[in-house]
Amino acid sequence: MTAAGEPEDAPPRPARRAPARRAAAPTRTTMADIARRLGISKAAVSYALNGQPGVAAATRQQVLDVAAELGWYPSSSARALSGSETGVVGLVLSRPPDLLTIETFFMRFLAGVEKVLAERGSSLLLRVIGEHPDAEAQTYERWWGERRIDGVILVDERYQDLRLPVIERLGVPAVLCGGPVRGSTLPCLWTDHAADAATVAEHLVGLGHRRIAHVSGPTRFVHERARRRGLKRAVTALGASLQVRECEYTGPQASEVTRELLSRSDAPTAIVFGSDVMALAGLAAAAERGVAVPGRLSVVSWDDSHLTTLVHPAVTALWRDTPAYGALAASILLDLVEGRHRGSTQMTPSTLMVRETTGPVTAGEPST
Amino acid sequence: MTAAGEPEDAPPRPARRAPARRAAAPTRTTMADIARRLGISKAAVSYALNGQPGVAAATRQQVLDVAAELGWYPSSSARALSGSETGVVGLVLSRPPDLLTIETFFMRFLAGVEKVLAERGSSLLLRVIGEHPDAEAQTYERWWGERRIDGVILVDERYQDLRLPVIERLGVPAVLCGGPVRGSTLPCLWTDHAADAATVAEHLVGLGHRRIAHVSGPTRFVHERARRRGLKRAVTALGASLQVRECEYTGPQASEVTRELLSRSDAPTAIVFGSDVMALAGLAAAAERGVAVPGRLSVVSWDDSHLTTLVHPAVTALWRDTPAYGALAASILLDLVEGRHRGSTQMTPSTLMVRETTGPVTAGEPST
DNA sequence: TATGTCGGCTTAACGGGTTCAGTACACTGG
DNA sequence: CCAGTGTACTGAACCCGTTAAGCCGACATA
Repeated sequence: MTAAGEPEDAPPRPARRAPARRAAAPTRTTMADIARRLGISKAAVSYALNGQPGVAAATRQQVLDVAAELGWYPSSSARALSGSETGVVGLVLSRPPDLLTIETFFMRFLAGVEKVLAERGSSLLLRVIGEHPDAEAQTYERWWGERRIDGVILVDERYQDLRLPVIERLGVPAVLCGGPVRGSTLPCLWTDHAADAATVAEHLVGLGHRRIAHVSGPTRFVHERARRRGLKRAVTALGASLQVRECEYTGPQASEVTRELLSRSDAPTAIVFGSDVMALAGLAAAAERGVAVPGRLSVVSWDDSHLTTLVHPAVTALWRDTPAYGALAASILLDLVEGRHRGSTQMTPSTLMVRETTGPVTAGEPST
Repeated sequence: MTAAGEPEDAPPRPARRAPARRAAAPTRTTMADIARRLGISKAAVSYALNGQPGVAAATRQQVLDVAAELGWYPSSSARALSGSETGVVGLVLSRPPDLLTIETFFMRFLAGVEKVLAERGSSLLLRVIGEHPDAEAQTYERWWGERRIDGVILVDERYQDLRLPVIERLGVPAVLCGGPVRGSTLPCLWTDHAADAATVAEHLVGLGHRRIAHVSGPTRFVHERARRRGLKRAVTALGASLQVRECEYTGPQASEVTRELLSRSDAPTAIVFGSDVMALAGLAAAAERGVAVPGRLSVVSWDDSHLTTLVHPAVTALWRDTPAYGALAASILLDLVEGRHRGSTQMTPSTLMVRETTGPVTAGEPST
């Protein structure tokens, strides 16, 4: 029977297939509940709850009270469905999984991102995948397609970055930690690696070092190339020489490279490592060979973390406020989502924390 | 300007502002587009896309083709709104932010969680907050209220855990990494800390150590108490003595405690640290005092990570497959969300990785 | 032939917010 | 007294899937 049978105006629906998923699902309160309770319309409730004009102050207060009393929360799905934002920001980390476990950079970065997101009522949707930039782009495409996110934070800028064209094609609000990139309008958050390099070079050359080495991370990352280039220039300008080695961000590789460097006839008297983990591995390699630090070898890490002060001797390192970096990235993104394009932003330069692994050359110059 | 209401009774979410047009929002394709294109109804499209019966194979194929062609993705909001799951799992880390930056445990755990979630098509909603268990519970309540998540993973079990009553009241599917807890029906993922303790005790006593110390993490964490108790029992049973110190999971604190222990007349000949970070700090403290490791002091870490092999000497540590731990937690939770309650599960025991920081007592017994 | 059973597809009603176009009423000013 | 301007609030459409229920034609069975 269709509408013919003159049913009561509001016949209580007879149990429609209980979803039964959720354990003890006590139907959660909706705006309609609040409206019914106060005898007003859903729309009025909506205006009241969102601070929109069009409701009397007294009514608004009643709505807020009842909402609090009933423990109402806005359904994020319903909100998102009506075209507003989702309140979620996406971040994909594509690095070899075991690397993330030793590198604390991202944890610090995330802490900063989180702080801002929490303050501004957003959340982070996180995915950790192996190093497959195309899979990363696909993840963004999917999240965006599913309307799960308002925007994304791009980390680990690469050359010929496959993610950028996808991001631009989709029109996803995004902030790039790196850059700026030619031909892209993405807001960038960039670092002056050359300035940092100069700081390191001045410190080491000032201590008397003339043969310096740089054990860098993989040059598929833009920042590694920028650092290498900057260091080369700065060291050379100061009249010293720089030899460069490249390796992955892992301990064993850094150790091996360090051993190789130390066994050369023109072994460097100072090594600048691309990360704290690499620096520690280098220190261990030096310790194994009985090379005194900083007596015969000075060590600098191009990234600071608690690690560097956890060991003895404590490692001289370039420090930057990584949580603040993440925080800034998040706030640039949220601004963009809200329609305020901030353009490119530069991070404040790093500070060299001089600790116990750098010092003047004391042992016999041409070490055997 | 916010709503002119009471500031105390904070509305559940920040008032939203201008609609904020999306960058270059090219209206994303919906099922209706597919339906229109093929001249069939939305419902038919839905059945086709979801593998439901009721559509001819040919039609289904056409639908799939067009969907692929138009780059259609289901709107997660619309899906969630119609009662199905959200495909999102929540995880709140409430630890002092700077701790997360040095402790890699969570990163490894997350990697495992992520792996399973990705395989099963879910995502992780992450929040990192300071150590406020009540705020953590509030976050869950809010996420659940907003229908953002299908379930949560609870880490860092505490005594008198404030989160459990909230979780049970809300009926949120959850898995507890710890436990089991009396009077709770939550599925647990527990570790036999006593067995691990016995492994460590046997190793150290077997090497001849009789005065052993344990520098543990804060006992507000259930696992720390379990470890301490287990170690006490095992060491005593083997005829040795154990002195215990408690401190936060930070390097400086662990260093200080180590210094204190080493300066006692009955200084231990072996120390078991609660984490790898603490062990490294302890090693640094020993190095500063010129205490040879393992000659005069053996060191064991109750948690293994790349850190322990990054330094020289490499640290003997209890290893467990932390990513697998996270993966298991995630899969138990997803099962629960899908209606399969797995009950309590026990992790496989840890393995003691004997490295360079443990050895027989060689130097003069009653160290000065 | 009348009836029953399917397969294949349509219609429409949700779900829980947002928002536009009104409506009802009060107050102001001419 | 009436137009004019607000303010407070209502109704209903809409966002985009899911799903119960209904309809129609084809084929099988009695």
